[in-house]
Order: sequence, then structure tokens, then C-alpha cells
Amino acid sequence: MKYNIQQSFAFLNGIAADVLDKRLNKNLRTANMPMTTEQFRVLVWLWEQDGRSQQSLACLSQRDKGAIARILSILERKDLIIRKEDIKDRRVKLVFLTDFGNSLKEESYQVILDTIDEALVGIKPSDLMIGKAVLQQIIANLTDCK
Amino acid sequence: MKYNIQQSFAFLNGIAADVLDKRLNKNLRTANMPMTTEQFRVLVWLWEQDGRSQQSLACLSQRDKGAIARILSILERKDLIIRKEDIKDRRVKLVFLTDFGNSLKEESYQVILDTIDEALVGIKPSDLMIGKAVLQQIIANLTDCK
DNA sequence: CAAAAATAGTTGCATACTCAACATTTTCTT
DNA sequence: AAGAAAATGTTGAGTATGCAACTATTTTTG
Repeated sequence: MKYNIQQSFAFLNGIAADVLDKRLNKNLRTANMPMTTEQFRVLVWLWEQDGRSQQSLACLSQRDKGAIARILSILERKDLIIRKEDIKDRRVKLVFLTDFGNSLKEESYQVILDTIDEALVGIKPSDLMIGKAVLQQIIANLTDCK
Repeated sequence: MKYNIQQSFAFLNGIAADVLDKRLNKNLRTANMPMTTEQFRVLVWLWEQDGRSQQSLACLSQRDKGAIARILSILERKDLIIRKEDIKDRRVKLVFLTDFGNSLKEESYQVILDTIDEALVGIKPSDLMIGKAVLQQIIANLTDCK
């Protein structure tokens, strides 16, 4: 058992995700943005395109549909989004941004871009590209959703 | 706002960590290992070296000391570890593996090694090394603990 | 040495996650 | 067309997270 798991890509990936989440949450709070990192990860897809189903948001953010349902309830309570029943398929609920939700895009993007800048200090762009490709391959290997 | 956050290293890192966690949890359950991914991430440091303080475990696993306290309570309830008061400093509690906790090392290592193999299919070792260095730099940039 | 500051661990609160069970609605089968 | 199977979203249970307030103990400092 000589293999050092603590130095494996998978382990480091988990740690890095934790510290990134924590830093982004902190920066969002400091900037008075009414959302958490987790909520941001759903909102991103809505800012890109409105009116998605909950299922598709679950897929895109790689989370359980139950988790998405609860995050959306919080976002709805905070008046960032609304849910509308799909007329074409009454099982489905489509999610739309409110004006308020829409208005937060620019500022919150700035917060995450700044956070990414903090995180990537001292990393060569070419290495980053390679790292990104590794992440994409891992995601492709472990998920069939989307 | 043309920058695509969904394709950023930070975002992909979060997604990859999620799917890795999920897959490892699934594999641990299938193998009947009495622990979650999160608990595993604490146990790893104890398998490496026994008798650490909770604070040092919090540091090593980059988690809040409250989170560690609760994880340890669960591990203690399941009889994988015990806490002992440090005689040298009575604020500190030292964490030790039980025989049962120790006995799970080999098998759970095998589960995670298999999971890592699943995750890394089709990735060049040299790319992996570069990716690992990127992760280490990000962690170093965002944390001062340890 | 006594008061103040720092450190270790615990706990309440709000948020978040998976899994599984459930209701509702749609699609597939025959 | 009727019954079976699948899909969508909701909810309860158990685990997990960070933050902040709190207690107990140790260290600093004045």
C-alpha cells in the first residue's frame, strides 16, 4: 500500500474544489451578492439561457434533481427566479429569471472572474489548458448525463 | 460578458469533484465499506498517522473544525475511531483508529484506486502530472492552513 | 502574577447533497 | 385503447458544510 492517495489527482481535485467554493462564497458575501456558490452554479445556466426544465438544470450542474428542486425553492423565495408549468408537458416546470435575477448577472460574473484570478496566480496558461482537458475527460468518463 | 464561465478550470473542477465524489460513494456502498467519501477523506490521514488532533485533521482536509467534529462523532459512533484527551494540553483531543478502523484500510484503498482508474481512462500520465501541479498551485494560492 | 488574547473543540442555524419513496403525467406496448 | 413503463418534480431521512457563538484551557503581555 505504498501509493499515496493524498497526492492523487482525484484527491487534490476534491480539496481544490473545496477551497475554491469557500473562497467564492466569501467573495460573494463580501460583494453582497444574494447567492451562494451552489446557487451561482445553477444561475449560470439560466443566464446563458432562460426557460430550462429542472431536469436539464440537474443534468447541467451534475446534481440530483432533489437538490435542484430545493435550490430553486430558495432562489424563488429570494425572488431571483420563477417556475412555470410547461403547457406542452405538464410534468415539467420551466425556470425563468426574474428581472431581479437577471440584473445580478454582470456583478456576480465579476466576482467569480476575480476569484478565478486569485486562484490561478502563477499558473501557466498552457498548463491550465491541459488541466482543463483532464477535467473534461474525467467528467466524460464518469457521467452519462447531458 | 463573452467569457464562458462554464468552461473555466474552476467551474469544471467543481463539476469533476462532484462526479468523483458521487462515484466513490457509490463504489464504497457497493463494496459494503461503512464510510462515505467525506469520512474517507479524514480516515486517510489517520491511516497515514494515528493520534492527530482534530484541528490538524481540519487543516489537512481543508474543512471547518465544526465539520470535522461531527464527522468524528459519526466515525466514533460506528466504532472506527476513538478520541482521547491530550494530557499535555487539555484543550486538545487526539484521534486514534480502533482495530476495526485500522482493518478497513486495505479494502477501502482498493475501492478508491479502482475508482481513480475508472476516472482516468484515456488520460495521458504526463497530462495528469501537469494537472496535478495546477491543482496544487490553486490550493496553495487559496489557503494558508498547513 | 493577573488580565487579555489565543487556541481547541462543541453546538445551533441555514444551506446543501444523495437516495429512495411518492404523485402526477406522458409514452410505450400489445 | 388499456395497462405497463418511464419521466418530472417533491419530500423525508441521514449526512455534510461554513459560520458564529460558546466553554474550557493555555499562552501572552504588561
